[in-house]
Amino acid sequence: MSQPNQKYEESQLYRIRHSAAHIMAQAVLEFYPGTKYTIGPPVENGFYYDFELPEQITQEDLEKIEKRMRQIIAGHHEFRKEVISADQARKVFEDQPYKLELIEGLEKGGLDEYGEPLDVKPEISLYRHDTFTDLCRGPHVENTKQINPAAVKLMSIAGAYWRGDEKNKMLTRIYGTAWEKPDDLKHYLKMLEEAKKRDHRKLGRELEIFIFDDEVGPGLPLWLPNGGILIEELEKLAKEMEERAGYVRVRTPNLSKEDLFVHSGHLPYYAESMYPPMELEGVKYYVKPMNCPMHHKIFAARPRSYRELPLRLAEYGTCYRYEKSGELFGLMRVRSMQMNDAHLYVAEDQFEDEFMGVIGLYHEYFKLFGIEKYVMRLSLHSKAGLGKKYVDNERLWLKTEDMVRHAMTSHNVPFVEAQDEAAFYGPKIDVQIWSVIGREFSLATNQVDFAQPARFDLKFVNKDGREEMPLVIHRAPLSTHERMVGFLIEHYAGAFPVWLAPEQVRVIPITDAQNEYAVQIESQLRAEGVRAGADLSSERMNAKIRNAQLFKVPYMLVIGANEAAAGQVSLRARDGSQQNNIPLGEFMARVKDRIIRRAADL
RNA sequence: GCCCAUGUAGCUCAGUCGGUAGAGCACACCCUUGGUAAGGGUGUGGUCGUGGGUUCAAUUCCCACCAUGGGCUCCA
Repeated sequence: MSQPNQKYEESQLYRIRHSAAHIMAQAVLEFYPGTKYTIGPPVENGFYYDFELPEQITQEDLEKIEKRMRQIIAGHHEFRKEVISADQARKVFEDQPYKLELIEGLEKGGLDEYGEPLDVKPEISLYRHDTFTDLCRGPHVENTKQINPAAVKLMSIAGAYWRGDEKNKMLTRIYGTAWEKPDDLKHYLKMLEEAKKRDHRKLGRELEIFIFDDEVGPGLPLWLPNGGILIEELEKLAKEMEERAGYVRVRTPNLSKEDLFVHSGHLPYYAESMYPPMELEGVKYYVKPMNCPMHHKIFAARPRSYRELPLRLAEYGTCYRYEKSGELFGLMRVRSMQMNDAHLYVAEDQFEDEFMGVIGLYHEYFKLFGIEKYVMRLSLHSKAGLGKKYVDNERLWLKTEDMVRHAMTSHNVPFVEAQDEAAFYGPKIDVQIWSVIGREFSLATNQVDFAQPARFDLKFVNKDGREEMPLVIHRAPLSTHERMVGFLIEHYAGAFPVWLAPEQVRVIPITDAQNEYAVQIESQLRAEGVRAGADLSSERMNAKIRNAQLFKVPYMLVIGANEAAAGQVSLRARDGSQQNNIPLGEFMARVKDRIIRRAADL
């Protein structure tokens, strides 16, 4: 959703939204004199503007701001651009410290309004309309009459750090949305409504997949039986795929002595997101935030030969990370997580094959799940972060980043690059996806690690009998169970394919007289490994169907006197399709086929 | 962690301008035995997020905390 789209920046819609942001800023300044204004760009579905306000505002205040915006729009004001010198700009914005800071950045050349480096030193320009003047490079509409006032709406108030840095002051951000036509706005609001219906937090409760409990703690999900089934099916899938790809499975404890994380180098980079240590008999123990150091220990357990490489150690390891309270988000961001983890120990000349093998695994999974909307992102280090966020070895950073870039390019896998997104030990390919409410997450990840092998003194004996250091690939194609299930709930809107569905078949007797037959069918299905249940409640058949439908059970077997007498079933699928009087064996074959093939169709 | 908002039954919500609360669904029981998305009745269920304060009296007002939601920051 926030995928780069060059056309958007050139579109009329972009101009409308950018201009709406200016108009909103004008209205806010009128209502709240003394407001310091900062920046207000268009974003994917609208725009925002960040202010430092002299007083707090609430959701209700948005109405009057919105009303005033419509008046301003109705004034048919022209947007006028003016190119000026830095000194002139400083004069215009003498009361506006944030603008002065921006002018500083522009003048030095180098920094745009987000503090991002620019290639060329930009000209300094103003855009004026009505009484409002902003430091701005445009573009805008020519006249406010090009904005349809009925297609503009203010959405929400939020906090945002100045320049996105949590050390800076928290500003007030107002989000709005704007469209070319009122119908587009209506459509967008409708989409938001629809998205809410497939929110995994809502469906997770309705479909009895998981809950959170205050006494257990935030970010610590409890998996209900239906969630347990989803997890086990995913795990089964992962094991099959990994076995085929030559992985071996290991198991490691949930906690270890502090020494391990000192050794791995995690503590200085990671301590903040780790649960605090527990101390026993003078020794500190941590619950593990990741599995890699333990896997490294397994690699180092005895001398290794090049003949063993690549060595692929896999584990669904449960990790605990103390994510900051505001970062928690349903299942997508939790504090206890089961990672689809593996570490591949490879010689340098095996790197590309292995790295791309993992990417291949991604593609296989995504095809199976029908996941099409994602972006692969090459996450790079930043020079400024060396020694702080990132291991201080620029040479190896550049080298490994190049290796990944080369591997991806030569295999024609599309990707984007992003600065300052790497792991502390190396660059990675992250697969970015979006939750239904539009929040971006990394689903899968495929990481290079040049730092930990050195710290753990990992080595293998090469062909020439000399010791060599392996590279490590950290990978999690199925993410964590938590995030993956959260994502899949939304992806399928809760209507899981048969192989994943917690309840695959529900038998619905029409009257009590068929209860016995229903139970008999249920147990036959179960005997064949099909997850079936019989609804023996005293509801009417219609209500039983409704309940099964609400639970998104793929198959309903409706049986009345006729079916019982003939030893047959009537099938109603989740999609409403119906097939009457079929032999149970025929239905059984169909279900088992879908399960074995992990088919998407019913 | 930061900004803002919210917190009433398992769920979705109403309500009390301070006198300890109500609906629908769910659940239990009874009646109903019905052909592809809700049959009817009765009933159970809440120290109104938690802890303080003000008050004769607090679910309601004030404060703190906790949790959740929308963002920011961060991330599998």
